[in-house]
Amino acid sequence: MNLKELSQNLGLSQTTVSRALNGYPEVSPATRARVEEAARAFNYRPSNRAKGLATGKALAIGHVIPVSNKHEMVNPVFGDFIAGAGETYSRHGYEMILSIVDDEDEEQVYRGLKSRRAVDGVIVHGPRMDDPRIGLLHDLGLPFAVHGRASGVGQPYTWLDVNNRSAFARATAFLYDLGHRRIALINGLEMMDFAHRRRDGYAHALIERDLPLDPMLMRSGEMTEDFGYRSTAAMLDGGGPPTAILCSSLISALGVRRAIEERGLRMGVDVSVVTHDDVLSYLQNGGDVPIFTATRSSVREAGRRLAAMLLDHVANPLLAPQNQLLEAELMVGQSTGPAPS
Amino acid sequence: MNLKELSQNLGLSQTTVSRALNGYPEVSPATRARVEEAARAFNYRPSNRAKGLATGKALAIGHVIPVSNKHEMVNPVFGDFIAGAGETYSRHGYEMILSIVDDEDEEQVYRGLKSRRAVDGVIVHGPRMDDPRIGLLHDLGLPFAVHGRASGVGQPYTWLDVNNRSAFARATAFLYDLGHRRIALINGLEMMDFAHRRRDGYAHALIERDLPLDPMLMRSGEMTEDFGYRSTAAMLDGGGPPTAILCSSLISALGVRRAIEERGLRMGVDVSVVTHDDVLSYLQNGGDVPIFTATRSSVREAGRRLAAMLLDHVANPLLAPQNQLLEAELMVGQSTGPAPS
DNA sequence: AATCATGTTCAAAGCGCTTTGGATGACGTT
DNA sequence: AACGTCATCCAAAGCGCTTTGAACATGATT
Repeated sequence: MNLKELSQNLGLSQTTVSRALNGYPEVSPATRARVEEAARAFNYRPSNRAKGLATGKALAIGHVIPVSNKHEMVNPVFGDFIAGAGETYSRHGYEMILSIVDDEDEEQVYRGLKSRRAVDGVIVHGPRMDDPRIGLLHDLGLPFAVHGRASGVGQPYTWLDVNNRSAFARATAFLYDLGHRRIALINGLEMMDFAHRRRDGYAHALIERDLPLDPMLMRSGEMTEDFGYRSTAAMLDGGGPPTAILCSSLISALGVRRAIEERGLRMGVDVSVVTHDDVLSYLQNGGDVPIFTATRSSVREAGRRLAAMLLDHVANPLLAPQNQLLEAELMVGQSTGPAPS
Repeated sequence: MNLKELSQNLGLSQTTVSRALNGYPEVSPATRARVEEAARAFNYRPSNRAKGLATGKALAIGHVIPVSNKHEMVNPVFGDFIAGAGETYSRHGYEMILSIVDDEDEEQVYRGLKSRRAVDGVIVHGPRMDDPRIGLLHDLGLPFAVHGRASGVGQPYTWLDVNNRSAFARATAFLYDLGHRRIALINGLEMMDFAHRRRDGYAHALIERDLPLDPMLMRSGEMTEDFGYRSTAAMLDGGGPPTAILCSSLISALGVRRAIEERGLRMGVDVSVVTHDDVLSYLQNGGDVPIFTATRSSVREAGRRLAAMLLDHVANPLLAPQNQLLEAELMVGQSTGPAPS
């Protein structure tokens, strides 16, 4: 069923039917009701494609997911973020189109999306330090919104980020207040902006308290379970082991706990652990009392919000760039306690 | 830059330029070269939208992700599967469009995709027993391919699945051969088809060996870390604890290990564990010697293949339904050993 | 009675592409 | 010289929508 058939069925012109359906005022209430009724009856849905051609809008938002051909890592956060964003899109009648892209082709993909007019805007995932994509999208004139920020990029742009710096500074202070003096950081890849900021918050909190930065206590890598395990094992087995560990991901924290318990130590007693928790749906941090003390911020909620911000921009291109900085909650769980004496 | 502008630039008709670019024979080699050169120079890309309108093809595949409004769970496997499928799509010039959908609206979404002609086909995720979606898509005449199977659906359809039954039967036999007689199953939700089949393989292997099915040793739930932990803890603390555990997901297996080690037992010595491993990129099963003995099958590879199968069908609608049954590898790691005497 | 505003509807153009059904020459055949 | 045959190329229609500009009643105003 298309517009033409529908309008013939109704004995009306396509113009009128189109207007009736799209809420234009110059249609009598009676006609509008009749049209809407018929549309429902015939299960008519306008073709997005044709609509897009006619209006110049794509009614779609692009998500470009870079997948490095080296480590083939798909960010575990991705599924939940997408789910959040998707909720917003379907509420607004937008489609989400996903491009999985080899790192190196990323620029070509953005150019392609633009020149094919495939999307009205894009979400930028996983910004790195000085991320070149932001400049590129700016130049292309393709509306975009960034999940995170890119330190080193001068021009303003729309982003939503967790206050990673403050979260990790607070977590560090929290551990300090419990008496911990050797606090380790198990961080993500520090070329990633979020990891950089977390380290920054951690380092500042230490310095503010006249504690030294011990390179032996700072690790950075891809946040797998195994990485958490190895890092912790190495630090606990080495000289001057930490009494507390700050960890960048719940998955790695599972490895951290494993290394701790494997050594006959108790988490929350012998070694305290604070982790960041993205509130992934398949990785809940315990029940009533969380297992891990955590800086907590839902990535799904982030998806919902950032998508809404981008849609705002698409609807109103003149809007100045918007920013949202979410404060992570510091949730106290069972993994922290006073420093052993 | 659009077709019209490009052809004016070249002093050719749109027809000729279009044909040159799409590899039709009735264009002289010289002209074709000239056109291709210009297209490259101007960075011309045809609008997918317009192309779709003209040809009736959407050049897009839909993935409808049901997100239950109750538990809000996003399948952790999803990211990797999508990544695999995406690789296939971009190689073939297709777009992937994602709909995140509340369980109950799913039918409406499929109808919408069809009547708006938004996609040429869809991938069905997470089939359940007697899944109604298969009948629906059949009736709609929308090409589709299923990741997994749906027991109880009579008509043939295109699917790709891991041989879950055989994998879990083999794993059970493997444990039996190591001397284990009390083998537990920590399974996914058994309304999901894959979980049903795994249980089936497990049960058959036990029965074949004259072992009883002990309901106390069979758990089913959403495969979180916590679920693995609780289930294992309960079984180990109860009467007649298992000496071996078969687990449906690597994430839950982490919880299984935690419960084991928390009790001062050693995995692979006191309690053996075999888990299914989807080879998720952020959850590697150890290094040289895998941590867990596992039935292993890459969900990313599954994505790549199933996408290709669907594209085949879209290209050739007369094709009979295709099926692929992948055998999981049984990888021996450090989590299994002879039953304690 | 002529004019005007108002409310409602429509025909047709246009969005960027593909494709049908010719045109146009160049060339060899009869 | 007239005729097919090819190899190339093109004008125009059509895909399903939106939107412009105009037409047509209707009733109120002069």
